[in-house]
Amino acid sequence: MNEPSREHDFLQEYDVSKYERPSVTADIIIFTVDEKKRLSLLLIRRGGYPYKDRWALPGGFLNAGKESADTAAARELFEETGIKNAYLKQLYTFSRPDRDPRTHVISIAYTALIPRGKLQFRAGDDARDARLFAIYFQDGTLSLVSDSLTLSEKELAFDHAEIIKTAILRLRGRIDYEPDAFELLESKTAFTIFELKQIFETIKDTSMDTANFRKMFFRNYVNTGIASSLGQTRRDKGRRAAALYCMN
Amino acid sequence: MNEPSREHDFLQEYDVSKYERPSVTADIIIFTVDEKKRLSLLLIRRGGYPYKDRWALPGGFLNAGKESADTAAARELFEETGIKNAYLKQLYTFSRPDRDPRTHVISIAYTALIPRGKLQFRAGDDARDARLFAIYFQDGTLSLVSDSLTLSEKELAFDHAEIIKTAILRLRGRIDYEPDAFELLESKTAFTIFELKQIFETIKDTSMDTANFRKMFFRNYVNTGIASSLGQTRRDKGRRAAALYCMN
DNA sequence: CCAAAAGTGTTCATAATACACCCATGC
DNA sequence: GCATGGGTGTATTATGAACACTTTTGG
Repeated sequence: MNEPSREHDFLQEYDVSKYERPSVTADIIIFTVDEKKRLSLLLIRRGGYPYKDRWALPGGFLNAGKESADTAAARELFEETGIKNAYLKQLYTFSRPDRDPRTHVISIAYTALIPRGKLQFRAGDDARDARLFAIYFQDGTLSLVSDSLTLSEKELAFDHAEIIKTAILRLRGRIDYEPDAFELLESKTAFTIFELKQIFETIKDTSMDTANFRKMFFRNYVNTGIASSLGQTRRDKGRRAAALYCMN
Repeated sequence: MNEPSREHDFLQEYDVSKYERPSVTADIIIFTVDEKKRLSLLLIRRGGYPYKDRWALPGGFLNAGKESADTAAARELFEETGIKNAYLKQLYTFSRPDRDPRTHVISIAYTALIPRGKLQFRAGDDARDARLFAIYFQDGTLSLVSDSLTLSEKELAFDHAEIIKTAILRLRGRIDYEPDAFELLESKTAFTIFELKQIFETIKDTSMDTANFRKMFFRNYVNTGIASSLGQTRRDKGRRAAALYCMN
């Protein structure tokens, strides 16, 4: 076996610095279920070019050499919402060289699931406008609604419409066999079966049968130890007291 | 609404060039089922530092500003194996800042599924040694075997053991509801049910019941139009002729 | 009473799983 | 004969979906 030459080593090293490097951002799709039980996400109005005044996903440049994309995403989520230790999963990496007009910017996208009650953000602020948009996604077409403001796919900055659609499809695909739905409960330690059912219905955008949902809940979650009964009930106005459950 | 100042725009632009940029590679887990029906993958022995002489995943630096990670992965796959238009899916992005001792190198990992008969590579070459390693993955521990050479996780370059384990788990998770298994057939246009069953058994590392596998095959693939009967049979030595099917 | 949620029961079709058994071919 | 693959049938149980019905509570 030949001992590789010093020159060979040098070339190997040289390659690393020779190549142009792309910029890398971590962008986050922050999903929640709003007051009207609609699947929603947080968007930020851009203050600068490119796509000035357009709505975009929260995110920012990775601190190269100092943090992983996971850390960058967690940092951005904290800066945007004040939330630490959230449910944050890598979604997909988007890397078309023309997706940002400035330079090649690769986006490592993350999905965060945050209950509405824990989600606070700078809204109506002059410098940085942040808003929750309800998601309408049918027949492959996305539109986003916040009060009187409706956005079509084309109005979003960069390729963020594509990223959001990817995130919705992944969320829908995961909901039946991953414990994602629990992350959107206002309280993981005291919830009713109906509250969990509402989250499933919101994400899948269908209505589900009560009896069948209960059976599924006991089979998939209680019997497997993912959730368990608190042995307590909660009384709400206008209806029968409901049994409470908690995640383990 | 205030018109953002020029200074603000400048700062926005400035940020892009101010940040250190990481290097980005596309690395590929090339899976195949070898002659002995073992799940295998292709590794390259590194010729230069770091991890000189260690075994690593094929891959290379992204041509920033000119290609997407998908394109870079396809290019690397072609350079390594001569294969174009292969089944290539993005797996996950690995970005720990210390995963490469030189500098921050982010790896966008891809999985390729190639039938053994179509997989050729430079083997035994002095400058660049490439080999197929059979995968043994049990109880969360990975080991790779090529003839008399056995590699433990720690002997692999970079964090490639972690990447490989992620790829195996994803492949196993996808096999039942994605048409991945078909990609590993020697011929997608003329295969027997038994050949497909062997690929399932290889990936899931279990043995499956013949009758039940047939029922699943007709339900999930033939009845849904994913595969269909060729109306022909193939005679092999020592056994009854088998009906042939093809993918659509 | 009514609306809305909480909760129980039954039925039917389809799945997954286990297993017993026969067919065809070459050594 | 026997090993290997090719192929059929049957029984059991689990799951998914549809639906009918009762209970509790506030307005």
